[in-house]
Amino acid sequence: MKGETKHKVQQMLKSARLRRTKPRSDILTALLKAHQPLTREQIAERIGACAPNKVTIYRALETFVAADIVHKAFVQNRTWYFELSHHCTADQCHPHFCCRCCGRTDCLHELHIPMTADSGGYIIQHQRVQLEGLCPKCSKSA
Amino acid sequence: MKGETKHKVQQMLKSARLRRTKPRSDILTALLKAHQPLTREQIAERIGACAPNKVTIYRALETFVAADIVHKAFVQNRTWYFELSHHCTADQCHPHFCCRCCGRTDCLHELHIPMTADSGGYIIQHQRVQLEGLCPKCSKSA
DNA sequence: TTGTTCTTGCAACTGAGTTGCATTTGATGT
DNA sequence: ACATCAAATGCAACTCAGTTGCAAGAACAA
Repeated sequence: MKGETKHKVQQMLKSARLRRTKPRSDILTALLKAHQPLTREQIAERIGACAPNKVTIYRALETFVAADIVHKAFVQNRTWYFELSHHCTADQCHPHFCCRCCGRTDCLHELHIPMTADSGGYIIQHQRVQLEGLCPKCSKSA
Repeated sequence: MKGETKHKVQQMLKSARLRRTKPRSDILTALLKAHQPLTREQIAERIGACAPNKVTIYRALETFVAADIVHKAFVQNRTWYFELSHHCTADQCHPHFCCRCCGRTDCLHELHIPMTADSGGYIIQHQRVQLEGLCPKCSKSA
């Protein structure tokens, strides 16, 4: 299992033609294990003591976004949340729901929002959908 | 026309039950005339010499967002863009397109993206759709 | 007009993200 | 295995959009 994750991560880097370095592997591993979008700080926390410098994390993430293996999912409190794009297809990218009451943000994987079609000469490469409102817990207690 | 805008703005504040102050009126007027999302700085520029303090603008915008007469449209270069919500209905909120080549962001008013239905107990109050790719100009010259 | 409450302005602050540069490291060819 | 070079990393200092606390001013109701 651990070896499987490692192999998966190495494969991601290889197919994106990016150098396989420890910081990059660690960052991708953290994102892979998380199953939810993470901030740069959360990534560092999950890697632990030998986490890369924050500049390194930002630059690695930037590289990953350019290579389209990571997406900038959403902004909350002025900070970006990153996630692996391996769950997104050309057809769909799952939306994120932010609760206006408790502030939690959830991935709504089960909610299918079709990719918007090309319109008037625009070539759409990525679609980001953010939903705001009340989560099940808060809507009940309201 | 000028009087019409002024009246419209006063009406917006009144129906939102907010105090009618000069800074608030000026900010709403700037947004109303703009027909596109603006940053706090752009709002100040458009108001000109007697623009309110930046803290005042931020706080007014925050109040407007809470009253749902203004939307936070999207983030670009770490700064929020605000727009009047009077073009958005319960059915639809127009998406914004950001060109990965030239950086321009356009409102795609003509593109109808239906509001996502309530799903699994989530109460959706606002839907923000951001599209990324190539604008007509950049896709031609590529 | 008066009193209360909300709003504004100023100054100082916060912190996510960036930049420049010296050092290290992965990939490639020999 | 080793040399080479471009690319990646770490550190320190920086940027700047947005925030906070507080005193002074303005809108609204009585």
